[in-house]
Amino acid sequence: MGKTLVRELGRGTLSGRIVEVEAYPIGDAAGHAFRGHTPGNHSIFREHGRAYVYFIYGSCYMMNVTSERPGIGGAVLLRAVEPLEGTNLMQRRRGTARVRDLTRGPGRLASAMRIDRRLDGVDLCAPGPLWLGTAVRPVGRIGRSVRIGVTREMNRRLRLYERGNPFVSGPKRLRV
DNA sequence: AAGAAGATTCGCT
DNA sequence: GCGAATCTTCTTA
Repeated sequence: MGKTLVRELGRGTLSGRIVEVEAYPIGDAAGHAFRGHTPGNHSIFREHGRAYVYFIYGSCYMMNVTSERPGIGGAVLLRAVEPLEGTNLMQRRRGTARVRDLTRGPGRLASAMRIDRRLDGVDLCAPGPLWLGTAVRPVGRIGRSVRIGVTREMNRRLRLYERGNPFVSGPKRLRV
């Protein structure tokens, strides 16, 4: 939370401040590591600090940051960022001028920052095509809730967000 | 082998 | 609010 997600493209740099995440820890039945290895989830079993990018609903990419030691399996889903650099390019990519709609939600943020399976497995801990930079300002008050869109382990409050931030996704009651 | 659900978004009502 | 889009994986047969 609060760190800067940086996407380096040939045309320029896109970046955003992470304001909403969800944890999918070890042994979590809602996590993609729970059922073991599949053709598409290799990266979630790599060491912490790598990208795990997957495709879902036939239309959306989702970006995660791996969180465990090699072979274990666990990750944090990036659900929303606050645009910092490259807002113009994000607007073109997303086909809207409305800044609040650019990166509010996991599928939207991946689309805005051109994150797809080609970035699956990249090291996020050093500058590169996709990486995590230092925070531009301290994170505010953190809210906590159940995770959005999951149907397993529904009692676990593993979604974290910066309270009141306009770029946080979900219904209003889950943003305050 | 076929059907359904999934860490979602978009357009239309 | 509801259904479509349409890939991956799991369930059931």
